[in-house]
Amino acid sequence: MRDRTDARRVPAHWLMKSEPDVYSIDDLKRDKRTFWDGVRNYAARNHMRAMKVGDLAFFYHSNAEPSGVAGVCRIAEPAKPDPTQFDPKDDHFDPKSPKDDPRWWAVTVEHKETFPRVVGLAEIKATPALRSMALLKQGRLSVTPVAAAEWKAIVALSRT
DNA sequence: GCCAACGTTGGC
DNA sequence: GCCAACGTTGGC
Repeated sequence: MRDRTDARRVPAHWLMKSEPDVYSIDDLKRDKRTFWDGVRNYAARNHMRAMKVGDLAFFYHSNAEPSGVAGVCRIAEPAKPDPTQFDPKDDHFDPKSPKDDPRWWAVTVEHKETFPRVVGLAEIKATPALRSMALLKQGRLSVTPVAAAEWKAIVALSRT
């Protein structure tokens, strides 16, 4: 029986958005790893809590020129409570989050690869195999799952 | 800068 | 529990 507790399971695939003006894949390459704090959307949080160490995620540049997939990172640590939710001086402070039952969690990711070129959103939309990507179906969700076939197709595009 | 999509909040 | 108002995301 292969389930998500099985360390030998096939890594799952994800897509995580960041505005490169705030934090880009170059920043991640420099830092080696980063804690993905600041997510304040339940669906995105749930996806992060479902992530396992070793899962792979596309690093997506949003609000960018061009917007698109810029590379790959690897989940380095499972989701942990995001301390910024408890900091009144932080932009992401959430006064309603109970200290003993934190609302907001985040994974740590590490840089794996910067693509030779960004695979742009327009290109993703124009690729038939990618038409049902969660990225396109739930346009404003910042963390989404990626199907294995979609993963392969985008990696292949990045090599062209 | 505009605005569509859509998640969240709060009054009732 | 409904739904209007509001806020945010992110493409364009």
